[in-house]
Amino acid sequence: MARRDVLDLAVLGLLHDTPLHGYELRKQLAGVLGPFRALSYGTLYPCLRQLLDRGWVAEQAGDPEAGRRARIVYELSADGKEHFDSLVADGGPTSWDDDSFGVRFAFFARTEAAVRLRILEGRRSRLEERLDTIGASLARGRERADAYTLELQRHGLESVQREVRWLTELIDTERLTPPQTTTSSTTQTPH
Amino acid sequence: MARRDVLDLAVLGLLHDTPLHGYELRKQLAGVLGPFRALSYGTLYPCLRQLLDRGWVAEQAGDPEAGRRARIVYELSADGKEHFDSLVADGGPTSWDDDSFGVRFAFFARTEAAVRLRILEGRRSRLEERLDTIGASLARGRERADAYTLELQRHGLESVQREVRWLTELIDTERLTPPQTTTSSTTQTPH
DNA sequence: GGTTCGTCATATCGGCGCGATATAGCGCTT
DNA sequence: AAGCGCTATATCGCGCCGATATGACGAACC
Repeated sequence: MARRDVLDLAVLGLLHDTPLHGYELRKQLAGVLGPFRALSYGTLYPCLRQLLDRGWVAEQAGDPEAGRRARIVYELSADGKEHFDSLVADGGPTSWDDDSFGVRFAFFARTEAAVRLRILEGRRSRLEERLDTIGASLARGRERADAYTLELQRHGLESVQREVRWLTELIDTERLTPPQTTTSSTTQTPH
Repeated sequence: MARRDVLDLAVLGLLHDTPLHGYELRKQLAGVLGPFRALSYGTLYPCLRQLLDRGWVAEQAGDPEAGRRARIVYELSADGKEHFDSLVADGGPTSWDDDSFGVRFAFFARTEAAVRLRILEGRRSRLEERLDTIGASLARGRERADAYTLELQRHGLESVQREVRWLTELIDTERLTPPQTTTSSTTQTPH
């Protein structure tokens, strides 16, 4: 999944709750993308324009709200909702270091149970592949590498193992939980 | 630290051991950068040319080795060694998601003890700052966010905590280990 | 012995992500 | 009344990176 698609995913996901303007979006995006990458206006504004061009968001007719600088507020369109769903469900060949898992996970509350499970399992198998790679590398390099390199690899291996265990717990929970419809919820717009 | 500098760091670090050509470098770089990012020839070859232009590496007069495609073998220059040292020691304002720590760590065996310690401690304080951020975010959003978002943040928090603990162990070990000279290498200006 | 395939090896190009920067109104402090 | 920091949108150039081209070689296959 391309880097840009991850951004689209996050923006459309946030606009699900409530219409937002660019500046506010950036702040909220920090919470969603924060753990994975930074984001600058040089990326966000062109992104918003493209979303607009493709009809995934619409410019909201603004109350100018006196005493404020003009803001451009974007709201999600029906097409946008659809596109969001397809991005979430996209099981394309993502690599182990793909940001997209975290973002998809952040919007799990809006995702169908079956898709949630597929995403979690897909992520786990990718990490398991990576586990093999690191393990092989450790076995190969045991003699050649210095202590620091080995320690780094050992620590990396352990991190991935731990994440696999975390995913397994989540998967088990998902399987046990009775298939409940997606929570209508949508955290109330705090006006 | 800019993304490009990290690549310079890795390349110069690898060339410390032995001269290498581009194709081989890419394979070895996968081991060093592998855990942090991918690398394509579209990045590597321009990088090598720039290293050459700046005099940090030199083109090795090749034994053409009959029956083989011409290879361009690069070797580290004295200036290159110097530049490597300065890159390793660079304590510039790096952010918590900076790749450069991992790469610096991978070359710890060639790094002075004092610099090693500074790097480990710098990394730890950056992660501790991040810890505060996530903690604050968790405290703030406890009511607003859905279960999945909370779980993601909780897991992120735990990962960072675990890494801080790992760093602390390493720091303690470094402190206890008698100050041993770096394995020759790095022709430091004598007293 | 010719065809095909995987590996070795270098190289370029276009798209676009991103850091830096510009602009500017507003409110708060000094 | 000046300065500073926050809100808010926007652009531009540098350079990263995925895709792609090129071609020589060894080995396998029939």
